[in-house]
Amino acid sequence: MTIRQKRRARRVHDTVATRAALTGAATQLFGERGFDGVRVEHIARRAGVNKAMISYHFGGKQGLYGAILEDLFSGINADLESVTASAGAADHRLREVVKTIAAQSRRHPGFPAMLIREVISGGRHLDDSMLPRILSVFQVVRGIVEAGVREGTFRPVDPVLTHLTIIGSLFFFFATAPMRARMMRAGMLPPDVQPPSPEAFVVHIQELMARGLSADPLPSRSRR
Amino acid sequence: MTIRQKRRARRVHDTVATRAALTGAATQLFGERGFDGVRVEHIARRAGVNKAMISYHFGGKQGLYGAILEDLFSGINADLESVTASAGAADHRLREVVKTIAAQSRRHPGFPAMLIREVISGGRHLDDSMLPRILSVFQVVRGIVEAGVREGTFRPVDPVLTHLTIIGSLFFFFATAPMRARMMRAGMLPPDVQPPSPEAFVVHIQELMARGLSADPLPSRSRR
DNA sequence: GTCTATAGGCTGATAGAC
DNA sequence: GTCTATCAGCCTATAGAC
Repeated sequence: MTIRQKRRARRVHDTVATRAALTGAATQLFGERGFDGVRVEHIARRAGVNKAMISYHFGGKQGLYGAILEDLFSGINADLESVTASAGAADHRLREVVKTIAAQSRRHPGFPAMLIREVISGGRHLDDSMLPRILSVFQVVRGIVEAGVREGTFRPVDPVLTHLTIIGSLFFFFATAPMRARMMRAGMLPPDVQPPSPEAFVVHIQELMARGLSADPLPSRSRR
Repeated sequence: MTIRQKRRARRVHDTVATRAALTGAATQLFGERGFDGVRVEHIARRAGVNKAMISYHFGGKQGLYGAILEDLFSGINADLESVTASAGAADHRLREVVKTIAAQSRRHPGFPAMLIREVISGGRHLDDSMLPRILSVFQVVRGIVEAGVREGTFRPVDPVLTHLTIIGSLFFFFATAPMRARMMRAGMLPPDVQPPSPEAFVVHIQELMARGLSADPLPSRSRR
């Protein structure tokens, strides 16, 4: 992981390793503290490289930030392509989307937090050219939801609302892991609550969506 | 709103108005840009008061930030109390929770974004004394979910996962309104997608939860 | 490609007048 | 309570040596 990259970067002059160390360290820090909350010196120290390398390799702090965002969006879109290509039932493909996003989130610590921050700020650090790449994630969900509705397996739900629910809860879950860890550490949690595992949350969202979007009518008892 | 408070603060020396103008402006800005992304001069200008008032009334930028967080948590907890006190069915009370959180989010622009940022950062600006107030929101959801499971109206879901899903999707929705506005402005959205209304999203979450948590078994067709 | 030293630009806070 | 003027501190970027 970071340690290994760090060592490699120190011993030989390896552009790839230096860049990877910087993006890895920066993703975490930007996620935890936001763009303005992070000092370039802090990123460099955690990456085990010199501060000046950020300007050299990425053209500055802002350049590093943008490069990370671009990599992350490329990655998630690439992973989602296989889901789009598959021809299973809508129900099953939606589960795959959830799994894919969760996997990407776990692979890159800080990814969900960075994304949430960026979107919340209205995309302040994003130029219009990046917008289509964000939208394409939605388009994947949209295609699946509309297919499900057309097939009659999903009730007629709004694809936008469905997409926001999935992305929002998934990203929020992964981004708030540090907060839950702190609560645990502070002994604030009631003794009988389980610290949730990523796997359990993924299954939870998958089940919630499969059941919540199902076209099968809800028994009248539960309606108000 | 802000304009009125601004005028009042200018004409007479009104502590309450000045403080309210500052907290209102700061909530929005902190939500949009995060603590470190906001300049005190910016807050003061938007509030229509002098920069020095922040130190005078709140003891500095950090003090203002903390005061806002405290107000917000107090507000949401106060509103949730009536839900806790009510004795309806779990299904119905969960709908009320969703409605209450949404109402609080709309009443205070910037509230969801600020909260998300704070939680994502592991509560960096929060001292341990604030933790119980965050937890108590969870306790409300937990009580309802456990009651529903006990009564047999909910399937045996994890209260923690359920809570994270509700809060995450709700806050994410409200906090990302600026981003959707930008997409709209940039003409990026496909012509047939509807910009979602807060009311519609609230109903969507309520339905999703009612159906997704229902104890009634899902027809075997939809299982994988 | 990497590192050290430094310049230049901002920012949050406040003293003191009103 | 409010405002103006000011200052000390910190941060990013980079020139130039290696």
